[in-house]
Amino acid sequence: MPPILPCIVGPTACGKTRLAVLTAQQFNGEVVSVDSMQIYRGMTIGTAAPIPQEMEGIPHHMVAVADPAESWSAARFTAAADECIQDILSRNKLPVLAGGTGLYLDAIIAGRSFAPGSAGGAVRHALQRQLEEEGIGPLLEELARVDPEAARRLHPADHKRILRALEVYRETGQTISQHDRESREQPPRYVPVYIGLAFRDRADMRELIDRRVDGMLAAGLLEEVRSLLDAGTPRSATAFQAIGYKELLAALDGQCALEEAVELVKRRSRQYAKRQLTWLRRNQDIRWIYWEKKRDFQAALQIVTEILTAQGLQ
RNA sequence: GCCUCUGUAGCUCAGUUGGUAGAGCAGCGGACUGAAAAUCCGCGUGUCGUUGGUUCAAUUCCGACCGGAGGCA
Repeated sequence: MPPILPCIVGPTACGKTRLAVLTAQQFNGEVVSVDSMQIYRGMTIGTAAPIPQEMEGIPHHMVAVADPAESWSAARFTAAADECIQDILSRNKLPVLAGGTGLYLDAIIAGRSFAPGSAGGAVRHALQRQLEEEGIGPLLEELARVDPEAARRLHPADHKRILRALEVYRETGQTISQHDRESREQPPRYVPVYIGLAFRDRADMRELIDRRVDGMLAAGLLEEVRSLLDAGTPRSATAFQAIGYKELLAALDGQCALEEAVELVKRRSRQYAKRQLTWLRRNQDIRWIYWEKKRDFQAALQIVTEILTAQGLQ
């Protein structure tokens, strides 16, 4: 029987970090962050990464472990995160997963493998050049020939995924459709117990997000962006795709006023939260805890405790 | 006070040579297997400022009124 793993999920700003700490305290656990941006060092404020004071002595993993200049991937993340989980389990402690990056979390739980290839790779580079020079037409035709299933599934405008599908084929000789099918047949590595956090009323979530962005600015987000630049982080780095960073970078570059950039950060954060909810909605196994106006963590912890105890954890 | 411009979707604006209207953004929904805080897709009924008039028919033409901007005094 695979190990049971509590997974605290939900859109941004809903209190995953806090509830994860409380849960870990209650169940002799350690927190594993599942967040594509909190892994980069020097991005504490903008990614709302937990700080030592918030950790309350609970060890946290997969936070600030990467150089912002190097771009990580889903595959690299899940491999590293799984190592952390194995390590925690080997010490007879409970890994408490908490995070907003749905793909990563699902991949960890399912033991999913990703096909080879990478953003900086030669094959991807060649495909990108071909796209620029010839347009998507010939690439779509090639995909229809080698992997008709993927060609049918992907929207012609979804260039990123079309390129990725061709990359997998050119790199391995196997189609991404075939790879995905085999990957899906893998037995799950863990038994997840999903706890979802969300606001009952979307307007309340929006308000909290807005206030949190204001708080980030007050806490020095702009300086954080500047020091990333000073450290030589390339503007093309994945780290600079993070919400809050790319917009302030544009403001620093003089492309827009700071106030406009801040408004944009708020809007993008809200849209991001909505996308997270869409991802989570299809997961029928999530036990949702809905906040009414205020976030009552003690009440939430009580619910989590009941759920996990019923699963045999202590 | 007079003159000119202006009032159309939550916002910015198109448009209808008279047959009740459409883009972008926002919003909502969806997808997602090595960039995922990324990327992509779908969804547009709104007293066309109000009120009279002309007309078979007015958001469109005419008048008055109300709101906004500018100019002249």
